[in-house]
Amino acid sequence: MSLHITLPDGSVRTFAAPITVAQLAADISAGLARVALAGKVDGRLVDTSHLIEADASVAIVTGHDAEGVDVLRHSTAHLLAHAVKELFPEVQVTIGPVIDNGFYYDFATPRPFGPEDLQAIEKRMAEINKRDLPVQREVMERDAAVAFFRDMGEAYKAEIIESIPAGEQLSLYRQGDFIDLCRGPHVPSTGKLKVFKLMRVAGAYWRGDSKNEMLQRVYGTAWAKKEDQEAYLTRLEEAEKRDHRKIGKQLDLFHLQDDAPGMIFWHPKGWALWQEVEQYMRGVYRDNGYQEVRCPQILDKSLWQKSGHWDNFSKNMFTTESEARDFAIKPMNCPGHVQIFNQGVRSYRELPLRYGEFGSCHRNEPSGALHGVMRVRGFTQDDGHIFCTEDQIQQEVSDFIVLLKRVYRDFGFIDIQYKLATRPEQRVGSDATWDKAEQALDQALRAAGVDFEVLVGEGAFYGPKIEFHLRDSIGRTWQCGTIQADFSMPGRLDAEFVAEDNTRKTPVMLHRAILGSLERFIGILIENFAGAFPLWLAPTQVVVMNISEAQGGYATEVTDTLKAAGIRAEVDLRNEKIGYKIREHSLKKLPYQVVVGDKEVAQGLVAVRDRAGTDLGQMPLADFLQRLQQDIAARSGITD
RNA sequence: GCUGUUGUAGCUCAGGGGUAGAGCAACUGAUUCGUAAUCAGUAGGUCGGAGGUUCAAAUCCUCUCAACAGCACCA
Repeated sequence: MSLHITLPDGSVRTFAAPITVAQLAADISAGLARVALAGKVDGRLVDTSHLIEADASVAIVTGHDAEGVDVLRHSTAHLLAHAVKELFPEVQVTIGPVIDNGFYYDFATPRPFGPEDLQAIEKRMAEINKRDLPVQREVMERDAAVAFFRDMGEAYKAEIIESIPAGEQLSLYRQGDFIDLCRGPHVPSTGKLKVFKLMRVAGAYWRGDSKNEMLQRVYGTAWAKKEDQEAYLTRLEEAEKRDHRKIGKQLDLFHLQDDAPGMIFWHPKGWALWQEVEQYMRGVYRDNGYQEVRCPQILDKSLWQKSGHWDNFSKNMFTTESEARDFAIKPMNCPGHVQIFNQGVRSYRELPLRYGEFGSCHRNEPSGALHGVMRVRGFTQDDGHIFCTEDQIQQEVSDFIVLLKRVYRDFGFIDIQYKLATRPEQRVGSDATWDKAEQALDQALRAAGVDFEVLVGEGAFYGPKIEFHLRDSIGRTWQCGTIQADFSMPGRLDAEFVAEDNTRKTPVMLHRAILGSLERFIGILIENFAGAFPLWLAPTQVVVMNISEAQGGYATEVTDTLKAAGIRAEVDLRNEKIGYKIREHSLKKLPYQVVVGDKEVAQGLVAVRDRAGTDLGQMPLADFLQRLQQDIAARSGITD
């Protein structure tokens, strides 16, 4: 017989007998054989020990390939489990998958791992790496595998295998004394696993269910090259520097304290930023056919029972009582908007009717969920509700998508991902209604000409939703905007309008938000810009500094002129050297710094320095002001 | 909520049974200065909170609150 193997470059090699991937690699070059981690046979990822018995296209997978790095990570997870079993034989293994940038492995341990354990485990992993143990694949029947792992005292592993259909062949991987059930493929030997680092330990529920016992999850990262790992760790450090909690403190934007967990104290500078965002969004409401409204913070419990929220979320609602009446602090704005809609008799001629609110909401989020300003208990939504007919849905959704893109662009975000979340198992409303609602959203997305992903079963209990995710300057994505079609709540809350044929009909309600929570969106802005906000958002836009006391009057005059023109300007007359003041305001990331000394006073000019440290030279104040105003009008400066 | 870690001056952190520390910030004085830190001095803390052990607790123990990481949750 003869075997023909096609390589990725199109060349064909012929062999007299079946060969393994490793042998093929060696046949190509000794260097390739050394770095081979796995093979890809007709598109299927296999071990280097895999025997190629028929003609095929084969690629040798190395650390240069993304798939090769995944194999490394997967094998490093096994290396971790191997080290843990050597150090702590009483620990049971469970699963160890690859994740972005690394892997984790969940263990059932009699006592939790601490940081010292992590160090010891990492050290043992390095030792096993040095032993360069061959990693061997074995095959076993399902039932035999269950018995095998039960005998070893690995109850979790046995349970996983039991959930696999009977009669199937399972693969196991053995390295030294360690053996684990795994689909593979894996690297040929532990010697290949050189670049890794254990990152942290944390609890994680068995099978992801909070009713189950908690396991110990060890997270790690692994790479083909040391430089790649170092670059990754540097990236993490860079992201940490942008942490909005840190920058919020540095720039004196807000704080949180024990007395009000999950609720924010906005300081003057943070509130200036907030107001800029809110006023901008108020203009968006105004210019796009929304009427701004304001509803009560506290509403009778019975209203929440009627809307269905009490059944679904009562444990997450803050409540209060007065004179034997039970109230709930509003967790969302929609029932309030329906009450406004319900005042008087509505005609079809009024639809679509759009209400917008900067709705202050409170939700009693679980303590473990709180995170800076990103996940809080008291927050404000740019929340709008559109009351319309079924026929109007698609147009409204299409218009909304256009509007949302424009808003995001003004804030400097141009990369947006779209997702359509469809009916969940737990839902209200008939299938016919859901068909209609999902179809309307689907068509609106197609009409907008955007690519979108479908998230099956992720919709809200009352309707499907489109989620809008934006990508920030360091590549992270955040879900902010949403639009949801609701055929159910208007009926529950007795909303109706008089149709053309003079019958009473129930309107459809579209729930929509562009920023989502203002708190969270501002947190995203802080991290996106690392605190160096575009001029229009900067809490302080300009600081004017005198060089010595003699120019104090002139500096104040310049500042007052800027303030009168609507610029957020401050004057710094402190008796400090100019270098000291410049350093301080640079650390505060102010967009512009103005220096005035005797020369500027004499000629009636200002000397301007921008955030990048560039000296823009002297100019008349009017020119500087014009520059500021242009810059502000351009917002984030993105045009298309 | 669950598991683990942490909580000391406004901020960043040291101290781990025996008189509470540093740097920066603040305040006072001197300096009046040209583009990222002038000098000197002063003040600042029931060591998250409550109990306990001890002659003695920031330090050891128990409970509790909060933060951090992950999990679960997210209308």
